Amino acid sequence: MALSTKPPSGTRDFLAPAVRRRRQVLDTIRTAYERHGFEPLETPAFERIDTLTGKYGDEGDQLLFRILKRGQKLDEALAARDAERLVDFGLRYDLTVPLARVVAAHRGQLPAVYKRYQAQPVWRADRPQKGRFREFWQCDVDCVGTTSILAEVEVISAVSEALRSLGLHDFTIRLNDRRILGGLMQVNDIAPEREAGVLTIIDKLDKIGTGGVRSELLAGGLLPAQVDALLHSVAPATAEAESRPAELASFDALFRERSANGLAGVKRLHSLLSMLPAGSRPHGEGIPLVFDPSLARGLSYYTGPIFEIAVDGLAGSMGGGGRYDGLVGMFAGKEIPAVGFSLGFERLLVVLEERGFFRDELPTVDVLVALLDEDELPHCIRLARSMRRAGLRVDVQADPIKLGKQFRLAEERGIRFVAILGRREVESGTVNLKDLLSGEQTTVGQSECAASLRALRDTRSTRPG
RNA sequence: GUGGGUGUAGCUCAGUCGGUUAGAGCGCCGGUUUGUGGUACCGGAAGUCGCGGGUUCAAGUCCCGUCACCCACCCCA
Repeated sequence: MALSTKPPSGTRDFLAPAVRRRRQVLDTIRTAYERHGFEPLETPAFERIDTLTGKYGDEGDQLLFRILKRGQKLDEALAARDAERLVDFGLRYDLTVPLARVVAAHRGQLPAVYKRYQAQPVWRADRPQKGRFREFWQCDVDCVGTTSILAEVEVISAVSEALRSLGLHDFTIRLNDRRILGGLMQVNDIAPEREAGVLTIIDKLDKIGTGGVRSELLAGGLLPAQVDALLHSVAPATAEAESRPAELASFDALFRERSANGLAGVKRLHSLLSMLPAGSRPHGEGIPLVFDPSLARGLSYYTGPIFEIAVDGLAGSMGGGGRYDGLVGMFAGKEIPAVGFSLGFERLLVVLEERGFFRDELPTVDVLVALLDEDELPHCIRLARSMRRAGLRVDVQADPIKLGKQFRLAEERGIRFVAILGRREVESGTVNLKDLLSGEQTTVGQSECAASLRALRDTRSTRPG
C-alpha cells in the first residue's frame, strides 16, 4: 500500500489559485484593520500547555492539540504513568490567549491602550465538518488596556469595515452582555453550578426554537416557572431589528433593584448602540447591530458585552468576540481590561466563494518561452532573462515537447503569449511571438522582444471565429 | 465524544443473485499533422477493488475487524 497522500483530516493543501485568493482577502482585511490603527502581532504556533489550559472551558480544554514531551522526560512521565506530565506544549487554540500572554510579557513596551491585529492559523482537535477545520485561520482585532466603550466600538467597526470592503453587506452582528445573562440567572434563581448548562441551551434558541429550548431546560431539571420566565425574557416577540431596543428596555425593568450586574450590562449595551451608527441590512451605511438576549458564546473568559457575526446561509457564525477583563490579569497578576473580535477566515472564504467573489482571476505569467530542442535552451534562458529584466513575468518550457502541446498547456495556465525561439530564430536573431488569444504571430528581433510584447498586450485582441 | 454514510484507474462513478480476463466518462500518452494548440477520427497506457482476516469450489460483491474520508450531533470560527 502506497503512503496516503491526503493531508490529515480537517487540514488542506492550498494550490496556487487558493493561495492567491486567500492572500487577496487577507490583504483587504489587514488594510481595514490598519485603517483603524491596529498594529500587527505574530505569536508562536505552540504555547506552554499551562498558558492554554483553563481558559476555554472544559469543552475547549478537550479540543487542545497537546504536544508530547520528548526524550528522557517523556520516558520518565511514561514510567510514572502520569498523563498530566506527558505534555509540555499545546498548539495555539485561538489568538486571544496568546495576546493576553504577550501583553503581560511586554507591558513596558506597549502603549497604554494597545490595539493589535493578528491573522494566523489556530488548531482545534475537533471533528471536521462543512466549514469547520482542525487547522484554520482567524483574523483578530483586540483593544487592550481600557474599559472605555471606545474599545468595543473600535473592534466592531474594524470587523464590519473589513467585511464591507470585501463586498459583504448582508451580515448582522448579534449583541449581548454576559452580565445580562448573569442577571437572568440571578433573578430566576438558577444555581451557579447550573448556569453554564442553562446558557448553552439558551444559546441554541435560534437553532432549535423555543419548544426545543423549553424541553431541554425542563430535562435539565429547571422548574416550569423558571423556564417560562427565562423564555419570556429571551425569546424575541418578533424577529425585526426595530423591536430590539424595546427589549433592552424591558431588561432594564427586570433588573432594576434586583441585579446590579445585569443592569450594568444593559447600560453598556445602551451606550454601545448609541455610539455606533445603526445600520439596516442589506446595504445600509451603518452597522447592523441586533440585541439578542439568547446569545451566550462558549469561551469562558468573556465578562461584558459579547458579539457574534451572523450571515444568511452560513451554519455557525462567521466570527465572534467580546470583553474579557479578567484574562490578561491571569498572566499579568493585575487586572487589565480588553475587548476582542475574531473573524473566521475560512468561513468568510466559503461565503465569498459561493457569491462568486473570485470569478475573474488574473494570469500570473505574461509569456512562456517555448522550447523545441534542448540545444536552444541557452538561448531561451537568455531571452527569458532579458524579458524579466524588462519587468515581464516569464516562464520557460522545461522539456522540448510538441509545440502545439506547449500552446495548449500555456493557455490552460492563462498565459496569453508564447515566445518561440527555435533553431530558425536563433540563426536569424529573431523571436516569433504568438498571441494565443488571437492565434496571430509576429516576428521580432530578440532585443526588442519585451517591448514588442508589451505593445501587443496593450492592443485589443479578438478571438477568431 | 455520539450517530450515520462512503472507500473500485489521475478525477467522477458503474459493477445485477457471489461466477470467466473488473468497466464507462473525463483526463493522460501516441498517431492522422517531423516547428504551430483548441475540433474530429483512430489507437494506447493505467487498478494490491482502502487494509487484515473469515465463509465459499469461487469474493469488488457476503461476514467480522480495522483504517481513512464525508455528513450530522455536541461545540465552535
